[in-house]
This record gives sequence, structure tokens and C-alpha cells, in this order.
Amino acid sequence: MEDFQASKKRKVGEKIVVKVKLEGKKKSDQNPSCDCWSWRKYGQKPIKGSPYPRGYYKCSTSKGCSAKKQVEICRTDASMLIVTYTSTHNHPNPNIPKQPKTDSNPEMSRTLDPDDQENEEQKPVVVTPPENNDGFCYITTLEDEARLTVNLENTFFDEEPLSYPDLMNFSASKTEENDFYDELEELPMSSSSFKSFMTSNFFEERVLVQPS
DNA sequence: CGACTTTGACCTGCGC
DNA sequence: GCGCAGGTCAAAGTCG
Repeated sequence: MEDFQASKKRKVGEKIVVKVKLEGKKKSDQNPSCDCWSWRKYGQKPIKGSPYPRGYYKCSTSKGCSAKKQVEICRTDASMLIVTYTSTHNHPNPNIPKQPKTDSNPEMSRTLDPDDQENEEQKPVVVTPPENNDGFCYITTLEDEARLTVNLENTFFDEEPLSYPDLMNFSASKTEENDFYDELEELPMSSSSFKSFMTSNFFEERVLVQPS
């Protein structure tokens, strides 16, 4: 298969793989940067075995933030984006506090500053059970997505990575055996489509990939 | 004018 | 050591 452990790929630290389902959007409207962080594209490369390129993004929310992500499209399902997060954010997520929640999810509306992260107990992630025919778990609301983003930031992007058993226990999805990297597709994106996509409905899931 | 995207060149890791 | 392929840099162009 072609995945992160594949031969010529550089070894990196912790990676979080996210599958984003795009609903009712044309491919030209797809945008990978729908995860509450602000990202700036710094490169794009064609990938061996895939007719389509992979985009490389850095976090532009805060200067000095080393968080990065790679974005590509699942070839088996053109409506699925595959987003791979690497490195860590060194600042709070600026968009989480903006979530217009009224109750029941206080952790969603809190400000996620580093001090809070240190004291914050890990919250369980609530996602839809794998009732889809592809066996993946899906997040069905932007609130869930944002919330899971916070949890992921707290959990995976901290200084000390969790052990893999811990990650498996925490993860919303335990279906990483589904090799979604065997089929990849093109990566259409634009700043204009980004804004429209930010307001659109989408499904998302996180799948952990074992660090190299 | 600042932020962002595009894109070719360059760098680096890994397998042979 | 060499070559391939992924990853990053940086200049130029675009957009709001």
C-alpha cells in the first residue's frame, strides 16, 4: 500500500489523519482548511501513484506556529478529503470560542489557551458510531468537528505524545486499517472556495496513523 | 499594502 | 553513493 510508512517518505513525528466528507459541493468548491485554524499553503506536489497533487499548509493563525498539514483527496471517494496534521500548534485555536453554543458543551466554548490545556482533563470525543457502510465514524456537525479539533489539539499536539494504545482508546475512529491512502485524488482548492466551504455542511472523521 | 496562492527549484530521507 | 520521491523554500503573481 502507499501510506506514511511507505519507502521514500520522510519520517516525521505524530500525525493525525482526518477524512473530511464534502457534502453537496462541487470539487471546485472543496477546501481543506475547514478546521477552525488558519492555514497558508506553502507548497504542492504531485504524488507518486496518484494523478493528483498533495497540498502543504502551515498554520498562519499565529506567527511561529509550526503546525502543518497536508491535504489530498481520497481517490476511492471523491467527496472525501484526507487531511494529515503534523507538528504542533503553539497557540490556542482562535475559532473555537466563537462557536455559538448555548449549553451542554462548555468545553467547546472555552478559550483554549496553553495554561488551560495544561489543566484541562482530556474530554472524550463524541462522534457518530460507524454506521456508515464504509465503516468510518463521522462527525455530523461543525460543532462536533470544532470540538474534536480541540480535543485533538489537546491530546495529540501537546509536547508529549500519547502512546499508541492511548491514542487508540481516545480516537473517534478505530478503523485505520482501512487504507484510504491506496486511492488518492486531485486537490482543487482556492481561497474563494475556502470561504464558501467554511459555511457549508461537511462530515469529518479522524483516523490515526501510527507514527513512523 | 498585506496576506495568500502558485510554482519551479532545491533540500532531504530512504531504498537499492 | 545514487536516484527517486516527498517535503520545503522563496520569488512572483493575485486578491481583497
